[in-house]
Parts: sequence; structure tokens; C-alpha cells
Amino acid sequence: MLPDLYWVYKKLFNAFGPQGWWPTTAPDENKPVHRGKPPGLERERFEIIIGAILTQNTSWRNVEKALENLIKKKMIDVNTIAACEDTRLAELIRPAGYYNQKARRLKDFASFLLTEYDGKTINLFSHDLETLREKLLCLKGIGPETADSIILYAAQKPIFVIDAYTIRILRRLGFEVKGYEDAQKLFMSNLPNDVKVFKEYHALLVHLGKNYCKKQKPLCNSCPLTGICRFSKGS
DNA sequence: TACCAGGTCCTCG
DNA sequence: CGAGGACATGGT
Repeated sequence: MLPDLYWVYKKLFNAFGPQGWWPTTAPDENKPVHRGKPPGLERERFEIIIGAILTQNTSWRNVEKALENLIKKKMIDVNTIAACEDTRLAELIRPAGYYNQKARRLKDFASFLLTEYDGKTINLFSHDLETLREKLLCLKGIGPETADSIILYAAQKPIFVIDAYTIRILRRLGFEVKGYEDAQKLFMSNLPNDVKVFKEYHALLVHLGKNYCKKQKPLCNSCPLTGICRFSKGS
């Protein structure tokens, strides 16, 4: 018997508490922290987008180092990113890995935002969810997870973000999922269409995947889902 | 020392 | 389509 995914959410929330995603940096601070409230400032929304691109296949710890470099140089700004020399930007985000690719992608996004939306995320986000997703997916370097992270955490529109942790957890729970869209439908058809739930749930899955449902040495004994998970029972 | 980390693109069959 | 390689740093 497969568990109800809304029940799993409540279980994780009770075990771990609110995660407060996505981390952002206040004007007078120097590194991103979890605040548990929607990004109210243009600068925060832009920072979320930068972080979403930088964290592709990369640990958040490394992304933080890159973000701190940008924050120190006052570069969390669409005009500054767009105008920055490729090699200089690459050097600043170096700790996040794939720095040449990612520098190009950051600049591509900044140019797109400037050209099409007067450089303001709020203009981009005025599209309906489906249109916004299509526009984002047209950009080089923005795939489904990055697009959905931007839509959910920066634009605050209801879409469920899938990542490698989520797929692994689903499969270990016993669900058969092919890929991204598949897993996304599974969550969205079994949850209330609620931005707060989607935000919190994804963050909780990352926490679970990072600390318990690890790839190599999963800690099934202390996992909050022990008992209802097939993986812990072998197979 | 390998392997992993909040993916995406490109190429080939 | 789907599999496989490239892109790259830092932690365990």
C-alpha cells in the first residue's frame, strides 16, 4: 500500500518543522537566510533566480560562497549582471562550479529580463503560470526544475518542484515514476493547490534527502517515514 | 580516494 | 524519446 502524499507531508512537517524556503539576503546582510515569508523586494526575487541557476547539480554550500561574492560586490542586480564581463562574473561565481556555463546563463537571463520586461521580475511574473513556465523554459540553461523553482519561490505561483531527492524518495517509498513531469503530476494531483504547501513540502523533501534518505548510506532507523517506506523493509 | 551535490544541454541511435 | 558525456567546485 502506497502512502498518501499529503499524509507524508504532514508527517515530515511534524518531524522537521517549517523550513522557511527560499533563503534570501536582506539589504543590510551579507548572506542568504531562511525567512519563511515571500520575497517582498525586487532584489530578493532576483537573488532567488540567481540562486536557482547556480544550484544546478551543486550543493547549496557552494552556491552560498558564490552568492556572498556577488553580494559583497553589490552585484545582485539585473543591470550589473548584464553588464559584467563574462570572465569576471565566472570568477566571482567560481565556487558554485560550472562557472563558465553559469556565468553565461546568468547574463542571458539578465538580458532577457531587461529586454522584455524592463528588468523587473514583477513584470515577468504578471504572466499566468503556464505562460511564465513556457517563457522560462525557452531560455538556455533553464530547465524544468529551475523554471519551477523560480515560479514557486520567486513568483509565488503554485507549481510543485521536483529534484533528484524527490525522485529518489518517491521510488524508495514504492512509487513508480519515469521522470520529472510524471513525479510532478503525482504530487499535484494528491495535494491541495496551495503555494505554501508546495514550498514547504519541497523544502522538507530536500531536508529528508540530504539528512536521512541519502543516496549511499540512508538513515532508515531514524527516518520519520520509517515503517511506511518500502526501502527500509528491504526492496 | 571516489562519490555526491537543491540540472541542463547536446549528440547519437 | 533515452542514454551518455560535458560542464567544475568543495565536502565527506
